[in-house]
Amino acid sequence: MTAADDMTCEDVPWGEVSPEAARKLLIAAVEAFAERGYHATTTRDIAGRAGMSPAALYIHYKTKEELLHRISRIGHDRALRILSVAAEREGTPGERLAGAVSSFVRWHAGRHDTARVVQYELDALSPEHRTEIVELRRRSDAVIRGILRDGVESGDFDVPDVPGTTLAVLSLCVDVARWFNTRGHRTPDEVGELYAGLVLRMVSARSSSGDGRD
Amino acid sequence: MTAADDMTCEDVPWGEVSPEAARKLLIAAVEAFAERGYHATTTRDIAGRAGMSPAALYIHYKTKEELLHRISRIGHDRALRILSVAAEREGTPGERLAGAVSSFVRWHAGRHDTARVVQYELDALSPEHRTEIVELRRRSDAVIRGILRDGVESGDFDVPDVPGTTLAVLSLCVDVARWFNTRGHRTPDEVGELYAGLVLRMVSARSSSGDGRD
DNA sequence: TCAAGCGCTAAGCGCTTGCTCACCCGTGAG
DNA sequence: CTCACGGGTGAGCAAGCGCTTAGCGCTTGA
Repeated sequence: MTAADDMTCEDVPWGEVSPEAARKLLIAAVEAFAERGYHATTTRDIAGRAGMSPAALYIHYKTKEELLHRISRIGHDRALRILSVAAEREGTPGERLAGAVSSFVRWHAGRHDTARVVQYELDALSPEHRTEIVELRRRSDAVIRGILRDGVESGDFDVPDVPGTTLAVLSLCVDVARWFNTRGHRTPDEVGELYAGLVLRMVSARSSSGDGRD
Repeated sequence: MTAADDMTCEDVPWGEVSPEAARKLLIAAVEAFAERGYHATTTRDIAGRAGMSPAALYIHYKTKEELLHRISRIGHDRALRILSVAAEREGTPGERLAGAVSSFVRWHAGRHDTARVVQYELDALSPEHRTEIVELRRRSDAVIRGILRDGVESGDFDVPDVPGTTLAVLSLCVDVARWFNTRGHRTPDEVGELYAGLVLRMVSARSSSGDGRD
């Protein structure tokens, strides 16, 4: 095992995908899926983008769907980890929520091609793979819901409908992957900051007095 | 012209599509596109759902893409009208924004199959059709942005980044079409009310004092 | 009564799709 | 040098795709 083999994760975008040809194919697939969608993408297109023949794909992946599954799995793991790390930091619920939202959004904007595939091509997965991925989503949901609950308990937040608001917050963040960079002159950091501010206002208790009934 | 011919629009969901067979096919297409996506749907599937042979589709529509365009056009017109009507009602900016968001969301939830096709299958359209539809979206954007501007001017709202917040509000509303009814026990009205409340909190100025510079 | 015309179908065309298979070539151990 | 072997290619298969066409039966106006 060389030093290069060891430095595979976290640093390089798709470092966890180990034969270089397999990684090139996967990156090409992310590009193509993000651009055209899973069903509109052909295996020839993917192989072509990777500079290989159509048959090369099947040396490293059993089917086209397996490629999508690998992308989806790795992407969801990454998104969930980003959310969890931010949520587990020390601080007030407000600080934790702002951190979670800004970093989650930053990822969805900065890696919007990956995020688009991960978030919007779920239905193209086989039933077994789909349920596996849905479980990861449920955990993302639990992270946000946890912060909201903490904030309500501490009195920092005023959230009448915690599950519904959780859904809205996640939906808001995820949808960044759809529109980002189609228009924009904004950086991922700017969008992250903007969204963190908006979400905080959505849930924060009015600072002055306020007994909750009006 | 009979009375039945006259009562074609607004009341019945797809009343503006006039030969009954064409309407049946279009409704079948909405179902199929919403369920599987445009590219994963076959013309045989659409015709089958409508109880007709595959060839019947081509009597009423020149191509499969024309079907998508018709759905997209009618759907966007409807969504834009709902937004505009709500925005032009009398009232404070807050009331107008709440009305616009709640009715827009109610439509996206209640007709989530149509909305999903309309909002998420844009890329499957031909370039010309796509630009036509994008123009309609720009108008939706202008409606929301207008209300926000009014609210900022009147002092009801405190929105540092009006274009960014407009984008966020629309994104939030539109994404309802993606998740609604996959889980939920919520009614469209409930989601509309919830979202109107969340959006109002996102943009409202803190009531006590505040001279606007900080 | 009957021919015209319209809505619809059965059959199928040409093409593309996901995927396979026989073979090739550079590398490294014996 | 030889030869096995893993990563790669060119050609192509079966199936399914969007779409077309010849023709059928029902309605309709003269």
